[in-house]
Amino acid sequence: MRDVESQLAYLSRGVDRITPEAEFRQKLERSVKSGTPLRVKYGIDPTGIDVHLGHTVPLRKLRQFQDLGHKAIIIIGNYTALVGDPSGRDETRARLTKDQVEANARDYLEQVGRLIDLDRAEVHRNGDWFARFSFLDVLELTRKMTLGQISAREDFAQRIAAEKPVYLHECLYPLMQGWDSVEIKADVELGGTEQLFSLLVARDLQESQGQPPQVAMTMPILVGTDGTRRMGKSLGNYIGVADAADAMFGKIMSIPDEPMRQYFTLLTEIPIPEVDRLLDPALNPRDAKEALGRAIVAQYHGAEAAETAARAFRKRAAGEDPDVVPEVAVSAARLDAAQSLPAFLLLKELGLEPSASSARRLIEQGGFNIGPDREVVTDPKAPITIHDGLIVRAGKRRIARVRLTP
RNA sequence: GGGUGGAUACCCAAGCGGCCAAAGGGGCCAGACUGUAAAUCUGGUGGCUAUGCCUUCGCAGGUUCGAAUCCUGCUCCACCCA
Repeated sequence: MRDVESQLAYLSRGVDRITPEAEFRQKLERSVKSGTPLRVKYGIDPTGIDVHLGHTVPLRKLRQFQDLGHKAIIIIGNYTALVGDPSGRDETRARLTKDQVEANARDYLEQVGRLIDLDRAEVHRNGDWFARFSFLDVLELTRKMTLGQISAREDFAQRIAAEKPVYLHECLYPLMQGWDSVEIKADVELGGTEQLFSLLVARDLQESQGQPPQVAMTMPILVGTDGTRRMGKSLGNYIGVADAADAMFGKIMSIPDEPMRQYFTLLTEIPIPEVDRLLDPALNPRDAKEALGRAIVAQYHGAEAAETAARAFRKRAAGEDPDVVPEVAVSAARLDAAQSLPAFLLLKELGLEPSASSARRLIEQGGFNIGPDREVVTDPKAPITIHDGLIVRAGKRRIARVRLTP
């Protein structure tokens, strides 16, 4: 096991704060001296299915702990998911069944397995202990916190000020999460900066149970592809770890220039001096973004796939067709006597546009061209003579090759 | 239990009898430009083989020549008071 200083240096990258910092050092010292790995906890609720790069920030940190020989402990919040979180506002979230939750959990683990060595990790479902909780146990738990403490929490305070609802069960979340730490005797818990409150609640609960309190290690919230709001599924600005290499690379290239440093720091191992060099204002930011894309895609799809994705992207940026153009079957019966089809119908037929109306719009705006010479047609009703192998482009990214069938 | 406010297109949000397929913003799409699917600028953004027709403003009825706008009932949501 590496010495304390070296571990501290390795683990501090991309960390917002460690609370309390002195205790963390002590824990590391004790761990090194006794040869006992730290128990490092990270929890997730299996309500959705897409693990995205935002989730990977703490997960990568967990992996780093693992690489240093510490124990990674993943908590699957299956019990909270089973109860159903109604804070989803407009749509009352369909109450998940046990089977769904379990399926989600397995799905989660499969995705998490891309980052964490699950063979060396402990995985717990918090239903294992919460399902046994009696109402009295719940009451006992709620005695540990006051309304004042809860409402002092910034996000709650904001919502109260904005006259937005705060549900009671939401108040229990930090307590439940904290109790997880008691059950697994956590030394360190990882989370985003917004988790700090919950991570600290665990300390009180642990102490009340005669355990040494855990240390909270928080990391910045990753911004999404829009460059402003946090990465999230509901905001539609996320990059999933299960995304195909091309899509992942493309999404990374679509982020604004500003958050690049954050992405480099939180999502890659590229040394900071090297990052500084890449982000030199004198250089083309595109090249930095490309390096970023390659580094991230390589983590999930391998270096070769990353290189291929980067090449394909460059090709597209240069206005060239991709190597592989998807073929779409068109029935010859759809054509008129002159073997042609009005342009807008062709687009719809090929599935490049969802409706005739939107196809007309695209064509009128000059986003439609065909054949090797990229002949632009701007009249939606213009008859297009169809032949097998005809290449049709809609905008800069959508393309199809006609496959005539009888 | 009582009171108040609200439900509008993917999201936020105007409109309060005809000029409303419905302002504005976001998102998204297209075009231009470009050192990038960044930034910036311009246009578009319900459907329909379409200069017109159909459907849409929580749901169901009603008033009216005409309703997103008025009336009645219902459903749902939030906040305040208890």
